[in-house]
Amino acid sequence: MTQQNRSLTLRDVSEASGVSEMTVSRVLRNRGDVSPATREKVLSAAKELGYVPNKIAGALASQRVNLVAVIIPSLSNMVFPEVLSGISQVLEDTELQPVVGVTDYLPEKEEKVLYEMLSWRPSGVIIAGLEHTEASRAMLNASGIPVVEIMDTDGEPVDAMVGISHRRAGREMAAAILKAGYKKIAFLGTKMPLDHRARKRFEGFTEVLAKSGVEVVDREFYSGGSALAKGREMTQAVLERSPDVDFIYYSNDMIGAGGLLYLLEKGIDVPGQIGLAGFNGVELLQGLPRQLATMDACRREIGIKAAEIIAARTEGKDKDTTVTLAPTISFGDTLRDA
Amino acid sequence: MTQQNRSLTLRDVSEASGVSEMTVSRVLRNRGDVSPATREKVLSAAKELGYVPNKIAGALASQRVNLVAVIIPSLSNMVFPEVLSGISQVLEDTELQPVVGVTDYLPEKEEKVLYEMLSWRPSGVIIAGLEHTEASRAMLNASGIPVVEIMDTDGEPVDAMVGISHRRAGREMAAAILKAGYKKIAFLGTKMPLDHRARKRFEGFTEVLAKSGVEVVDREFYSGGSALAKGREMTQAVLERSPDVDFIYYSNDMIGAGGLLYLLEKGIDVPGQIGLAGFNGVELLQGLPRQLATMDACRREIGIKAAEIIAARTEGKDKDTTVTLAPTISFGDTLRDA
DNA sequence: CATGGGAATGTTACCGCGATCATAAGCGCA
DNA sequence: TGCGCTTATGATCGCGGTAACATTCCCATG
Repeated sequence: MTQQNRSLTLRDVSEASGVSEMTVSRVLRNRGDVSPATREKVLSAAKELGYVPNKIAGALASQRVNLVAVIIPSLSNMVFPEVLSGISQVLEDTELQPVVGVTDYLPEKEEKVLYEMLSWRPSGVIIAGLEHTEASRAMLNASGIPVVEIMDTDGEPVDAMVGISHRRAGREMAAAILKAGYKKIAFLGTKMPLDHRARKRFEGFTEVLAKSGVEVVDREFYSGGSALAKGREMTQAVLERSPDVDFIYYSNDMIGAGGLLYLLEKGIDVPGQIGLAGFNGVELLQGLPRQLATMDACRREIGIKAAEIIAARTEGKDKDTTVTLAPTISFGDTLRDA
Repeated sequence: MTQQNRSLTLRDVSEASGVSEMTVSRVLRNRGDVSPATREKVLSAAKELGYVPNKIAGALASQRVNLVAVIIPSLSNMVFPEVLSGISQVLEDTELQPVVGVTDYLPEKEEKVLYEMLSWRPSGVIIAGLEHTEASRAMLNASGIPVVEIMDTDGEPVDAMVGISHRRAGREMAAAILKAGYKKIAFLGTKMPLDHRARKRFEGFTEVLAKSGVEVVDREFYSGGSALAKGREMTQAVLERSPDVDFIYYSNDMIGAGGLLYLLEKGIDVPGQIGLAGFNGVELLQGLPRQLATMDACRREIGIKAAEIIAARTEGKDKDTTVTLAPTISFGDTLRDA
């Protein structure tokens, strides 16, 4: 309770309760046989002193660290917090604890963050994406701990992977759009050469269009700023440049929502004159005047599966090494369901 | 590079480079005098092996942990990620590293998370809010490390605090609304008895209204679900129940945005017939058809100041112990600027 | 009544690193 | 040539715990 400089150790509790440090350690960890009487003594002494065990020392001695490194590009769009929430939910039933590192979509920063996290010798790593620097890959390999790469399954994992195929997501959306009869299709996205998943969606998208002899008639990319506002601006720009566009595919729901709001204001018939689709299935969409067509990225599910793999592996059990989730398209009100 | 079971130690690098462990340690930490030749040898050996230092051991030996515990209620609204980003920005120029724990607005979980984090013996704690369980307070006190309580300054901090006065924020908004001539005011918020900051804003708000003999004519609370959709629903409900309402104060921007969209759809004159205001100043607002009146909560700034205090204290310098930021009201298009 | 065996507790030896002090090597200068 | 001083490197110890083994004590059993 009182302010102390030298932080408390097992020895303090041991002295206060009249038993050996080892016994205190056993009580505090609920391990081994301790008589109820001693347990009681120790617990009350520990509480009295306000003792908080030192995990640093514990981890070093036991060679076990109950941490799981979670490395993601960003916290500021809704997608990763949701993945995190899935992870936390699963890990809460275990001894494990997630620790988050953010890379800002920069490979070098990812490398740095990974290095930093591995130096704490975590029990596992969950990391977004399949694209990493060579050094990062080497570290992951050398770490000797379970590694789950998440979000994306278009590529070769270091160890395990859980996600959806973004290429396929792009293809399916393209197919749905074509099937609905749209022909003049524009694409609006982020100016992020390093967002491999957005890139793969775009690739899958154009691939299917190409097969039908359709080409994206216009495209525009943004970076920074309010995604909602950017969606609005970019949509306006595209319409001015290419007035005959009849469909806009947005690389995420937020800019899609911006575009939708803009078109509705302009009194444009959606999805009659122009159809729209986004990507992610964010909750926010539910509050819009009209439901934006989108594709659920299974974010929570990905977090859950990834955490389950880590948890199982940590307990020695083997668990499937690749989980491919199937995103489902939701037509909403902005894409004619042919 | 190759998969190893026993993880590498200083000794491995020491053997590979033919110098003592101590010298390797010095090289890897850039500490003390080491000849360029040795340094080179050691670095290449370390790289070759793919050695990653063990911070657990390092921390134990040096009694220094470069971690700052950041304890926040939630990641899923835009407010805390923004605070985090301020913190990261500042800490990036130091040796310190933030580690985040999430409490879900539950005091017991906060206590658990705090205990867990303190057991890693971090160099400082940044924790949201001034309300904590007695045990949490005791732990913070006993920890002997700098503690900054953030977001709120209406109360007594354990150590330092950085934030805004939510009570005052509520008062100022009330004053602005009254000044603009609105009389029939409704309040829409979250059903969160544990969100003390929302509560304080509401208290300040009603306090000022009361002084002018005005009472909140209707109120409604939600929990869970899409905030945007809830704002929409609640607004509709209130209007049906109290058709003569001329102003709605929302406890956050997201539900405010939902309300705004709803009213615009209904063709209601905003801010003529009904005025609106939210709270937080989230970026999202910029993409709305009309600018919602709001109040900036200085989130990024709070993160920055808090991190600066921790950084200064860690270096032994003393830094101000209380920083009260002044939120500024932004009238937008939904509150007549009297 | 001696004995084996389990329950409760203690002792010892690290875990991997860094602080500290000791030592060795190089060098200028009288 | 030898002295003292700096620079480079090594040896030792301990951080605060835990694993593994050792010890004590007690009781049921033949």
